[in-house]
Amino acid sequence: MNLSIYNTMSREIEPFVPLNEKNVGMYCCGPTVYNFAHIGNLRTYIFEDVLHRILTYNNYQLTHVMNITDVGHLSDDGDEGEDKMVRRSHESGKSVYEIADLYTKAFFEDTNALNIITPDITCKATEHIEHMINLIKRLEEGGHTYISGGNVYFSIDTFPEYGRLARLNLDQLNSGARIEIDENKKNPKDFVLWFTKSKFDNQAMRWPSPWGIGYPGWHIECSAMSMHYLGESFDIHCGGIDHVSVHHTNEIAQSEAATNKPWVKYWVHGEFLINETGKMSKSKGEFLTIPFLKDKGYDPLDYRYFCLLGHYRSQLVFSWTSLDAARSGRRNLMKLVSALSKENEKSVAEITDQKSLSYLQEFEQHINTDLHIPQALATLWTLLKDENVSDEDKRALCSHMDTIFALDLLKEEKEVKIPEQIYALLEKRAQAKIEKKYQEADEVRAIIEEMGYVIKDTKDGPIITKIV
RNA sequence: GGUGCCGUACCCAAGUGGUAAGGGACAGGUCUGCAAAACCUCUAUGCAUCGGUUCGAAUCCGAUCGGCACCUCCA
Repeated sequence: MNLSIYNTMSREIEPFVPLNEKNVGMYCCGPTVYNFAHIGNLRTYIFEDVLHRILTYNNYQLTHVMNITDVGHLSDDGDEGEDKMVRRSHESGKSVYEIADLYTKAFFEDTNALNIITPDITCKATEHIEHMINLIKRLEEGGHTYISGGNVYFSIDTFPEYGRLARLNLDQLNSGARIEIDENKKNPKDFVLWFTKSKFDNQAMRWPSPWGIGYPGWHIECSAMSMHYLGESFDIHCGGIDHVSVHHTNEIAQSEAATNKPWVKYWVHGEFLINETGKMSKSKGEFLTIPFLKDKGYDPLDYRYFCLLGHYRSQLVFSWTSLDAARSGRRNLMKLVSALSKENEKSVAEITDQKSLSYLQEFEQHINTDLHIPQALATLWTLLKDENVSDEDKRALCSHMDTIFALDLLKEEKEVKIPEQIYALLEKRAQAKIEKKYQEADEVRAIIEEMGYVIKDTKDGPIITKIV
């Protein structure tokens, strides 16, 4: 089975052919840790996790690298605007390093809760300043830079390929329409490699460099770190769709101008989670987080399931109604799986039944064709409802498919301890029912429900469960 | 102003030339003192609108309307 994936560079679904046989390098743009990640941010990491799992599924030896941007970003490319990390630091009274640690930790708590596999290498920008400086030196030697107003700029006119990924039409771009043009730039699309001047006198993060004490521009960190860990050419670079036209475009310019060779083979971008008013954004202030969802009674995996229901290249519309639908759907899925007989454990390799094998093939075809996870999930549902497939085959297939979905399909539900008090009330209701005092029985049931438990009457007597 | 994506049932959402996946919700049924739960069954002659190509169109082409994103830090 061959893997194919959509490449933003060609705008086509291409067969996946790695640069080096079985060893695959993948770099994913990570979080800027100046605030909590919202569920829109996390959608992208879920998609990257699925890609990670599919590559591993196909027996590739994957090296997955993700950066942690713990250097502050200015709110624009000029030497204007506010540094987000610094602002956060002022607001909270913590140091910028404390801020970064706090939100880095929170980020990984979120991704762990979502069953996202931690990348093989996670690297902090602040620990790779030297690599960035070396890369800027190479660019300088190649004549791709100039110094203006104290900052080092990349000159896009020295890189004829500039804008190919985003198919930018440089003549028609309306630079400066929304922000003021940096007067130091020769070309409005030039960008900063190294800042030496800052309007923040108390800028905590500063490093010495050949151009003076300062800090790196935003784009250089990804180029420097990805090449440090994956080499000067590697297979896959992922990120959110918003990065296509600026961040990734600039990364390509820097990297290829420095090395004079092709940098990344496959560009893979995840679309946004949106709501009625458009995209969720940190700068708008109000946004949803995983801890918030948990407080509202959702399992983080409800959100993961919700994301898997849509294709990664389509915008996904968030609403509480659709999250509820995902939660119900996931619970029903878990019920179907847990109802399967647990006798005769077997692995997929031991499956011989043609019908079962056809489900396996269908599943593989879906996941290997540009991550068609929604169809793969439909295959799972159809399989579970198919009366012609044995329970042991179903369990084996579920376990196998869950290496991609990561929904903890076979995880047993935790036993919830029911307080003695509730059992006493249950007894009271049973007695009332025997005496046909139904009004009293209903009243007791209402009390039990108020205490957070729900009664299900079955042929074998009442079952009590905790309301989630 | 430039660029890209999208519009499928009550909701979410697959499907890119061969006659509309899947989930949720709703409704009906079985069960029940009632309810909940469980189980079973059902739900788009039609895919924004109009026109065209074709034996055949949700799928291709054109126009119109509507939505979203990017060209600012953003996943």
